[in-house]
Amino acid sequence: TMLARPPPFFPVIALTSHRSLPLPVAQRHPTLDLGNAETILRLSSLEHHAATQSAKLRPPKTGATEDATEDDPKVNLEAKDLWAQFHKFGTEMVITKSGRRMFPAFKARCTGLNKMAKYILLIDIVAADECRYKFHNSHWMVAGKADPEMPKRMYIHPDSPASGEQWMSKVVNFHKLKLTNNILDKHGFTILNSMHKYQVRFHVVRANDILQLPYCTFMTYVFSETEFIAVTAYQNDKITQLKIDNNPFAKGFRGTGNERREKRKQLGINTQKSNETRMQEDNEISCDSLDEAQLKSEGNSKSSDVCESASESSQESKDGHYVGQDLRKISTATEKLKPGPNIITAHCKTDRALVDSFGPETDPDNPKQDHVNATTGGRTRCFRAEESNATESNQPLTVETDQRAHITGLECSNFLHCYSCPPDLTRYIINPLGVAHRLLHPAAQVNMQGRTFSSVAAMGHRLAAVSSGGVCAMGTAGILASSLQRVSGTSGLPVNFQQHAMASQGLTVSPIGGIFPYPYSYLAAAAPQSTTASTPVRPRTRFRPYSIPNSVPDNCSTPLKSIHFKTDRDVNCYIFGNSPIAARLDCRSTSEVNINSFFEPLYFPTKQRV
Amino acid sequence: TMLARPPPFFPVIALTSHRSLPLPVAQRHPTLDLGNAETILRLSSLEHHAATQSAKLRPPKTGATEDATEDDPKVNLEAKDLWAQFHKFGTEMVITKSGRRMFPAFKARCTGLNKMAKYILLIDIVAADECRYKFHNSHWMVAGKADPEMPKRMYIHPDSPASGEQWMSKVVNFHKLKLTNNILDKHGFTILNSMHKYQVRFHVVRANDILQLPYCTFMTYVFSETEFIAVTAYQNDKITQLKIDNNPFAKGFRGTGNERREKRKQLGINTQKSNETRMQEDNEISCDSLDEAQLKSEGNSKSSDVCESASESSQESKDGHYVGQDLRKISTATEKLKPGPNIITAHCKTDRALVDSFGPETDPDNPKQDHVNATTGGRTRCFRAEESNATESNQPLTVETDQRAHITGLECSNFLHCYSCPPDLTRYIINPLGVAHRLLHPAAQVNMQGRTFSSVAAMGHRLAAVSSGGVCAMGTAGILASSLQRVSGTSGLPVNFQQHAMASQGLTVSPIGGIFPYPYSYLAAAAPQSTTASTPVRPRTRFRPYSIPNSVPDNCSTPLKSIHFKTDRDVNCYIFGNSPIAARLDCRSTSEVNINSFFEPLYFPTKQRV
DNA sequence: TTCCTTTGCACCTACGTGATAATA
DNA sequence: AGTATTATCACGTAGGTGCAAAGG
Repeated sequence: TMLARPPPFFPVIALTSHRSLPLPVAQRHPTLDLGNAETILRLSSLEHHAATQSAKLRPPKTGATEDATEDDPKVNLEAKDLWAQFHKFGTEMVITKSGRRMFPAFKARCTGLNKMAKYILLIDIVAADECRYKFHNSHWMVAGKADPEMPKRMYIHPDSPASGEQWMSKVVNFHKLKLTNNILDKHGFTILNSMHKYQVRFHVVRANDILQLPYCTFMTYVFSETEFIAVTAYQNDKITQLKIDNNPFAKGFRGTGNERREKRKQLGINTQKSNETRMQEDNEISCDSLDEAQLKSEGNSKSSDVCESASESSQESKDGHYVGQDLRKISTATEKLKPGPNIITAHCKTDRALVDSFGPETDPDNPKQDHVNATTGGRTRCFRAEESNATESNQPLTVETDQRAHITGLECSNFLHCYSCPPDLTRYIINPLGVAHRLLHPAAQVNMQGRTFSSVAAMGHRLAAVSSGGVCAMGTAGILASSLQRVSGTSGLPVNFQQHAMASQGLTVSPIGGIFPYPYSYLAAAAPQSTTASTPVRPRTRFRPYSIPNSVPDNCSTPLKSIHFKTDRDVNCYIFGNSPIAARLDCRSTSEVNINSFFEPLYFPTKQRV
Repeated sequence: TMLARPPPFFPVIALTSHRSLPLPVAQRHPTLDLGNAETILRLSSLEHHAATQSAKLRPPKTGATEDATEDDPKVNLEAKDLWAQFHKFGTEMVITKSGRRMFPAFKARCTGLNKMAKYILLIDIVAADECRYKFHNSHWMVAGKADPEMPKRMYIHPDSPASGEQWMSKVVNFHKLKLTNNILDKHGFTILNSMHKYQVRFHVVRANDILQLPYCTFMTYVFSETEFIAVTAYQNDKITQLKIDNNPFAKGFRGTGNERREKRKQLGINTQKSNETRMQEDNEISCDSLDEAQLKSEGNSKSSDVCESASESSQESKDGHYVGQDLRKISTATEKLKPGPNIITAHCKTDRALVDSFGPETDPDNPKQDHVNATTGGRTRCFRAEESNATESNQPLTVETDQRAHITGLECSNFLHCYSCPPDLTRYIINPLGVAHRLLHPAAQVNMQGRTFSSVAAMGHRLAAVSSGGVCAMGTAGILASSLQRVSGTSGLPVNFQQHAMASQGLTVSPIGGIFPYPYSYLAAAAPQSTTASTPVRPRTRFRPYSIPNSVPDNCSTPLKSIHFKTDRDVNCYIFGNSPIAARLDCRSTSEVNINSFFEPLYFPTKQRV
């Protein structure tokens, strides 16, 4: 049933066309305005013209069987075992006001692309569930309903667009993506809520130009290992140590042995944990040295890290790692939320089982092994969730570890050296059902590092994000236009995005998918939103089991939510291709038109009115 | 006479078409091959298709007078006074094997672009004359004929392509360009000959895609201040001090007062110079502090640095700065070379006059002032050269200093912060004659930092660089094809440019303009070239007044030159637009088809057979 | 010798880390 | 008392400087 189509949450009102080519933009929302109407109209025409013309630029498909015409993208998560080690204890990513990188960084290896065709590769980070978490007694537990969502930003790989040949020639590294909790961020960093769980997603879009992005098919890949909880300070000591041991920038905190850990212990880090850590000290030495040797060598050698980590993880079972049962048990205040399958529920009674769930003893030379896992890491996770109560120590068929992920390891942080990794991994993703979906989140933003996002900005102020490359297309142009106008209208900020446009990572997808730099829609909404919260300055989402937008379908008083609501109805929803992978974009703040994806792993029951 | 057209050195054989749109690429050189012929042909079709289609993508010009349709690019050199300070003493740029940045970095401010149109901005560095230099008795002097040229590389600004609006919103900074003397460089750095004089050029190309580059009109801007001599170690102490005082990365060498200078003097740096420096010591303190205060503040305040530097430069007149007379006098072995007007000849008897020549006491608020200078810095320099013997202390009409260049100064080295500079400078370039030329050098290479060159690479293995956007178009497709084949054929290197393609700065324009990564044509030629030189390993161009390729028109025995010769005949030569600015690309190693530009400042008498 | 190039170095900038203390 | 956020810090990586000594 998890594989079945979800309830029809898609805005049927938006389905007006099945054309494979988009309608003229100006025709679809003729009154789009972010300033000068005529300018916008001309731009829209240009956009459409560019998009249609760009479509023609695709190389003609020859009947020959040359690999040049291959176009069956497969993606393999790089450093998957490293990710798994973090995930085992519940990955935490620090978010700061000034922006913090993810570690591990998301890296992917692509195959099956059309060598000649151009692709845009991007990632985004979406909420993994509807919960707020807290770290209590060395365990993560649900602590209420999720806070209102931040404006979603997509991070376009700075090399985009590039040919399939280019992408396949190296590991695609997204290490420059930065996370922040600053809702006023102007750098284009990805804005997340602290103490919330997120999932990284990877998208492959065949497009010659960012211009085409809204018209193109998204192929979305999700790896459950890249799930994490955003924190402002590390909670789980194990995560801290993994970061220290593996992140080159944290080398300064690596003690040669126990010194540093001693130091941490002397300070009595977390409640009753010190007992456990104390009684493991001799083990931890090997754990450290093992971690260091094993993970540092990830970049250039194959190590049997899975088995080793299995042998050393016996002491970690109660040491603050993800336990789904705990989450469900302890979340007394939010039982109705049903975090469900999207929470890590591998119920590792034995650590061996837990480690196994990430793929022990797989044949590292069999490129087919990774397919299912890579295909739908989420799907895998879903299976895990369902089976967690039944066969806890079972080894899911869908999970395995890529033992060759260490080909490009941590040493590859400098992109200048990244091309040294040969694309010898042909593992890829199987798309079992053959349907893919794309939802453009109402407040989604497209981010691109300074490297190439200028080509994004070059297309003009906005990008009409409408119509379909497949089944669905949007309609009700009038509503769209008005909602956009509302966004730009409420913005008290000057629309002089030139100043920001060349900055680090930042273009924005407007509520209807238009692209303009930086979250003006959100910025406009941010201050009024605080009227709902207590402080008028900035809504610091404190740990307070969620009281603001509980049930009310349309009482979303914050302009942010209001805007979201307005556009949720009209968000362009694409059903394209023949893949069951649906890009899930969280619309949790929209009570009525809850556009959940039906990408199984990320799918969870529709939010219930609490 | 300097303004008159130069002799018809252009390869008339190449002029076969006056079409404004290029011929189909496959039609023009149907046998282009760097591997699979069919692949190339398909690519070529695609290229042509893309180029023609891209042309359609240009926004329709409306009759309205909105600035959105403006398309009259004007360029202003940023930090011009800083450049002038260096130039006054003869700018030196260190080149190393591992690559060295230019300091000052080339920065430009653009106006008059079409906001909506996309532009590619790039710079290249071309030989300023045909001489080899030496630093003797604290003076630069000609020391023979120039060594064979290195493969030319163009450095495309990593933000390319971007909209005019984007470009105009900030100072375009090329600080990441790196210079090297390593002819085997694989990073895409610009390869220069040590002890040779070079000139930075800035090109504005309206193009939606790098694909279009070969078909597009180049608008070239030259600023005489950016002329420099490449060195492996600094020769002129004054330059060293200027670098130390102004380059943040050299802060470690800034003494608080005289300490460091004392140190340098104690070591007895250069011959009879110590006398002068000793007798200027108290002045130099103010010079230092003045330089530091004045140049460091360049990024955020307006200072009357020109006047100040004038008052402090009186002691420098004999201290190793550029004196054209010296050059002509001392260059005994190469009198026939006639370095002529392209050598800095401002004969500053009084430093006041010299400084004035870079624009003293101009109205910083008059945006029109900079026009002539910016237009043709070279032209300006040409004037200076002609007048140098007559009215040495005259203030040329064409020279002035942009006193607002300090709006973005050295603090702006991080591009993340560069958008803070408002585009308030509307100074621009006047193009007095109205003709522009573009020559694709046979060994020219297009370089692009890792940031976006992937979009270059994405277009495939090669880019047909043929045909015209204006007057001239190339012909003799058969010859072209054969010459290219020869290039790729002689290359013993595997054509696996995927590995390099995503690296730092590097795509190559093949001898006929095809783009492929890294100078395989040159690499192929490098080893055989050494057969002419004495060492079989690497042709270290030693200081030895030039004996290798003197007169012989076709005895260019080195494969490098051979290849150059082959392709010089067939190089696509564009005469486009209506500007007298010709892109001069040095073809000094080609004795017969000497394709000199007739951009006056850079134009110098045809090489005479010595 | 003289001139030029190369190499390793100390010293910077720039910025990515977790620790820490202060604060809420 | 427990939890969460923030600014500052020391300590790393990464890389851009000129210097000085060595080499050709």
